[in-house]
Amino acid sequence: MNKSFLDQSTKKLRHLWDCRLCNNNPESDTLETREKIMIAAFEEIYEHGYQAASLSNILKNTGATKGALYHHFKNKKELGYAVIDELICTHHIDIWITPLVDVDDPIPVLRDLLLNYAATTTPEDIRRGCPLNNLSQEMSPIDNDFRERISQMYIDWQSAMEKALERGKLTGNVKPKVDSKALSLLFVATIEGCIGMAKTTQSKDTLTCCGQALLTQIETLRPNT
Amino acid sequence: MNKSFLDQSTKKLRHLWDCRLCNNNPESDTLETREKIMIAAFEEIYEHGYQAASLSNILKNTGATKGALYHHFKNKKELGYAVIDELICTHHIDIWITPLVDVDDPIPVLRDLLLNYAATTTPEDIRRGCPLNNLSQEMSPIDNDFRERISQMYIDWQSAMEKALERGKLTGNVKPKVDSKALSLLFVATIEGCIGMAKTTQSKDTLTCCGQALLTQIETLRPNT
DNA sequence: TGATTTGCATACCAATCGGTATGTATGGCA
DNA sequence: TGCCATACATACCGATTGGTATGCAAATCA
Repeated sequence: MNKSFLDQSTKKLRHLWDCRLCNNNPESDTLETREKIMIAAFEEIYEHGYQAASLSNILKNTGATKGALYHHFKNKKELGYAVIDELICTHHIDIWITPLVDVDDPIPVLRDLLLNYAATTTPEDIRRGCPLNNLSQEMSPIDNDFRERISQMYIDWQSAMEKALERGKLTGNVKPKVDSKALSLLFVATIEGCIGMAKTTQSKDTLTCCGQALLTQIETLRPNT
Repeated sequence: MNKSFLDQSTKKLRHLWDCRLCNNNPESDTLETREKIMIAAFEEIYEHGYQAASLSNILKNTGATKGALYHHFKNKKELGYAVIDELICTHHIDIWITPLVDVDDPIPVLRDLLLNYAATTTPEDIRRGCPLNNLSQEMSPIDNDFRERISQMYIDWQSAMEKALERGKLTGNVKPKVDSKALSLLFVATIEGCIGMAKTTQSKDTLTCCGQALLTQIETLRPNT
């Protein structure tokens, strides 16, 4: 079990759960089972990928039964969608996108994002990589429904970074001549690439080494350099 | 069918095949079936990943039978190893590593590598990404035998790039203060990240945009900047 | 209070999975 | 010519896959 990430997921779910409770949502009492299945599904998918994820394993790990699963989800694909939309994407937004919103000096924020990710990443996170990128790399070529969902997430991410760089230019915190669009796209690609390399080598040193090199690149966007 | 990549694979195999023929290798006449299965296996794995790759599909696409498959390969894993070692890695070395060997001015070579990759990459290549990285991301967390094979390939790649940068420093073609090790690691990660982003968005524009941004970064390694 | 919907649980299904056991045609070698 | 290994082909195997049909207690609604 991946401690740090799952804990954050659980926290997220509990937050949703509390919200629905106080909103007197009539489905509140059924959420526990549904969310339990979703978390187990996330774990199974995170570990083995979507295609190799076994519904039987998911049910075994929850104690729920097939009846419960197919009561809450139409089929395996809808379960996958729920995991992406309600767990992976919400978490990814919290970690990578929200901190960039309304930022006028993006360079230290990007720096903090990378350092914070490196600091909070456990060996289990290193081993299993980025849940979003994992699913994207596995499913994009073979299922356009999955791909469009995930692709939109990357568009939002890159867009948030691009806008932050543009605001940085306006406020004089970023060199005026940088190509915000191309660079933000490159940074998103590079971040996922670094996480992927760390996963390949199963080494946090790889992550920190890549991260430091990337930080150096980011520093060159400052106007005084 | 991925034209460009398969054609290159076939070419590679035909080369091996010719070599073994003129070497009077006694197994020559059995290679055709074995290699046919391997190519079909590569296609199936490239499309669906290793775990979801179906031996029945592979056999269906070759016209071979299960008896032939298990005559040439002990099991599915050994077939996967053969695909990695004899097809994916050899191709990856040809494309990405060999051009870096004995290079004293690495920046234009890196530039040519990226431009050539972008130029020769078909939409099918974009859709399916990098075969090596696909397998690495899928298998590294769950199978150490796969991971070690693939990881070694990345070590060789990064090492070749690092040495080229070091030679570039000695010959005055690269800034003396660059961290060759960290930067080469970052470049490898970034290249795979860019290919992955292009796969996610299924857009060659993504690849060229990322590639151009990366080229700009690489240019900053020149001493006169 | 009776009727209906919700939230599961159990049992079962065909299809597919990787793998094996056996049969056999063929070709090189003694 | 006889023998034996090579190179497959065919048939079969148990396990597992995602998915369905039915049953039923509890909650909700009329």
